[in-house]
Amino acid sequence: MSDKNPKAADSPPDSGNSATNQWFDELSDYLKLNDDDHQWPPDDDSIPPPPPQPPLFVPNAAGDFGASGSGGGTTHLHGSSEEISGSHQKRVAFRTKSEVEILDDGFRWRKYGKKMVKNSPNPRNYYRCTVDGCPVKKRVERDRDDPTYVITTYEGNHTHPGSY
DNA sequence: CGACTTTGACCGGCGC
DNA sequence: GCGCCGGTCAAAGTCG
Repeated sequence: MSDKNPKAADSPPDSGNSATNQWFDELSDYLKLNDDDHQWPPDDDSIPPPPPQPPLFVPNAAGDFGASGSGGGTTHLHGSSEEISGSHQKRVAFRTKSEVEILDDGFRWRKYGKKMVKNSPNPRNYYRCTVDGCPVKKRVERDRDDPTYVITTYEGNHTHPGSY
């Protein structure tokens, strides 16, 4: 890898992939570390998806994500946390290897929208925590290069104990 | 009966 | 000033 980043190499000839890749560009910074020769699944040589592995990933949040779900299938975790200055909300992006996008992270989500984004051939799904008073939102999108991977972006902190 | 999902339309913000 | 994209809300329908 020298100049052909999967992102650049995969960049559509269309115009409008510079500003739209804002978060993707950030993500790519994290994702790229696995695109070339760095796979997080260090020992995925025999990782059967069946085992319920909750995508529990508490970056540094105040234990907001006290998840303890029951898993939704395969889950290879890899994410990036970013604190929004000026806002106490937290944005956390994950890339999870899963056949399903409905990963049970210990919370219940209600889909409130679906949108086709230009950066991805796949639609983006918008979920919201069903718990009253919980401002947490979740954005789920399939990876462009690996449809088997799901990019989940959490926004906000849960104001209620997890585990339903 | 209740809860959740799905589709479409509308609005706002940003960029050119 | 106009156009484009993203994001959210609302209503209806379906399933458990």
